[in-house]
Amino acid sequence: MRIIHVKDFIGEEVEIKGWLYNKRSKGKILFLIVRDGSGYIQVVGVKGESPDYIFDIYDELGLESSVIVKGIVRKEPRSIGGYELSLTGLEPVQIAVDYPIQKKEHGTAFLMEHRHLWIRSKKQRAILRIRNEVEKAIVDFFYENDFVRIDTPILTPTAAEGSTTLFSTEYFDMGKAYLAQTGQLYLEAAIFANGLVYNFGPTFRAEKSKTRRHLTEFWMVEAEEAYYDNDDNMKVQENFISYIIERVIKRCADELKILERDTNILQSISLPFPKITYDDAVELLQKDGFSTKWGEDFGGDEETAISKHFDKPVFIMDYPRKIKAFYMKEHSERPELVRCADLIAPEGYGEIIGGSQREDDYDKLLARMEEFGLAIENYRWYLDLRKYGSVVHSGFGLGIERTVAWICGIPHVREATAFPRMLYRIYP
RNA sequence: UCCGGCGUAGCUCAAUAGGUAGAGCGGGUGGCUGUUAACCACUAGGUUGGGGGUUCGAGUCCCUCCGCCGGAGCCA
Repeated sequence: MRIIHVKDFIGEEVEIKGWLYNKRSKGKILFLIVRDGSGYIQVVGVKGESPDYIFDIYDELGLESSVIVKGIVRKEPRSIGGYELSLTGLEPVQIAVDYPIQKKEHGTAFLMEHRHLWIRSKKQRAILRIRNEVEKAIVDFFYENDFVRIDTPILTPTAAEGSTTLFSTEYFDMGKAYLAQTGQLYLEAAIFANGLVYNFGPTFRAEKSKTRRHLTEFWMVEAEEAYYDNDDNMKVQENFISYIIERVIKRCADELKILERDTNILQSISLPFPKITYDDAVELLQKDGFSTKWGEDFGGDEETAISKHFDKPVFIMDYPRKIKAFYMKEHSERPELVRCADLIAPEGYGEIIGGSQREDDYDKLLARMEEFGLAIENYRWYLDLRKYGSVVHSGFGLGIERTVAWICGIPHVREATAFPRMLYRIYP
């Protein structure tokens, strides 16, 4: 019997297999809060009514001991969850002694050091369940919209985007291999077979970033669409985000409540999302008192400032080509720009999607790669795609942890994954 | 890598101006028939992150190393 189903068995004796979440005793009456992953239930023992041996082992039962309890189900408004068990039997499976995480506040350093235990807590469990729902929604959205999932490689021979620092490893006697920072280039190959494709998996950045928005290992979902220009691409993105949000609101109401998330903000997210150009964004920032100059990329503070002008995610389109990746499509009217869009989440959560139309012209792409100083011989296969049936195409990548952090309303991406990998932290 | 902050009991924190290191929680002991991070009483618990220096005297001031936190750059 799982706790979530107890409400259907009022008056009957049930058996719960779980862990001791909390306990209190008041002389001749004792309260055990037991959790089993599906919920929490209070179990009450009364001297004279419950077996005596339970009162003998009560003191031994440390928090988080694994226990199998039996009791009669009662409706009880005073109890957590509204139902309660009158204790008839208790079998300790393994007695936990001195569980490190107490029913009080702890610092993040201590909690991260005990992350393997911390994930048992209510809030952490709620976050990870929302992540589970987000991941399911992602897969469903693409399946329903005829995208084919292509699992792109994690070991790659070269840096895809050139600029960022990558983790490397020895690859037999073939020199170094790198942990993928994106599967995009491989997805571009796959659209010529399937039209619409996506991937979903871990990506790695060896950047020494130390902020609330960065992990060294994070999950990303990337989509790539043949015959879609950047406007078509943005439509997919807003439908995608909206689909995820709706799903979480519908299926994770309890979890959002545990996190004390203000769901009004999430609920008000409707289509279409506002779209501004990079030019507009610079102007907006200058009006806000930033010293941002045209041609510079935006920092975290600037993204936050822009997002505060809107109550929905906002697209910033058409950045200067100099601050964007080599594969982005040159703007047809203004060659100093590229056809791209970043999606900035509301409430200061920063960029959650980076997307663009890709350069589909062989000569322009080659010139761009040379300009970026890329080793062309590593990209022969990628250039081939512009020789054999090249088409207009676009794609985007969404960071899972940032999205989950935003939906949950938590301040740091490290809590949006079970075992975060960060600069200076790889334990546990 | 750079800038800033922090490091005191198992945990969260306090210690006026440089002058005998404390509290709450947790642990232990006892009490309590409806608790909600239960409560009450008693109790144990410390090389103040490491090293060096200034001083009659350093948790407090200085130097250095280590660890952690936040931010920048870069990005999702």
